[in-house]
Amino acid sequence: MDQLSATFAALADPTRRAILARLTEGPATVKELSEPFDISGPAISKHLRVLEKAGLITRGREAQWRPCQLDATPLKEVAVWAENYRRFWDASYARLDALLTEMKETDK
Amino acid sequence: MDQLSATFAALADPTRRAILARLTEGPATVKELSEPFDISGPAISKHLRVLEKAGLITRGREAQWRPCQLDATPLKEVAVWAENYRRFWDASYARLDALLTEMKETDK
DNA sequence: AGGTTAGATAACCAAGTGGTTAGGTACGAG
DNA sequence: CTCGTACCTAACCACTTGGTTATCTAACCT
Repeated sequence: MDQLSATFAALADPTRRAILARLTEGPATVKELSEPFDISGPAISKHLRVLEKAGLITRGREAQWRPCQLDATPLKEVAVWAENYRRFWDASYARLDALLTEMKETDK
Repeated sequence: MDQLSATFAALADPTRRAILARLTEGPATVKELSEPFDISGPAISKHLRVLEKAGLITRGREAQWRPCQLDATPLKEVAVWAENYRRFWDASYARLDALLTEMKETDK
């Protein structure tokens, strides 16, 4: 699986997106991350492994804790990818796009 | 499944992203869309249904053809979502963010 | 009417996902 | 040393996914 696919797949789960949102407030332990959810520890562990494989989090070791930290680098790729479609949802960008195309035509 | 999750799930497959890329050049029939890929017609049909349920394409009817058209609206949501994490990958944005936080502090 | 083409549906299969419970490891505290 | 806490792995389950082949409908063209 390529990087971008792994990132999108990781983001497709609301629990994982909520974990990322929580991590924007700073590092957290697995226990802290699992608190808002009504699911078992192993389930959280699996989500964290998916996020780690996608490069969205990094994990350290401090005694018996495994603190998780956000790594937003793959999200930049997501933003860049989505931006390529901006002209298809943004009307003003579409007009600019048409203008540039027209200018290129008259150049020839 | 919520809208954003459906969109991310749809984008997690490279074949589906390639289909979207093709549709940026204009509408296409199912046959045309399937040409670049080495998979069966029904497989493409399934991909198109996923894209349709995610609201990323719309489909018309013209005689025996079912032309597909891009609808990038859900991609705007993706871009907006990702932008919320910009400060975690963009160093200059992070500095601006820190500055604003500092100003807010001194305000109190 | 008969044949061809575009496309969808159905049934199936292997692999993956999101969850569980049970049990194991590593560390700190008493 | 023993106990509790934090976390992981393993095994299992139901469901989904991405693919297949076979079969069907709908429209066009002789």
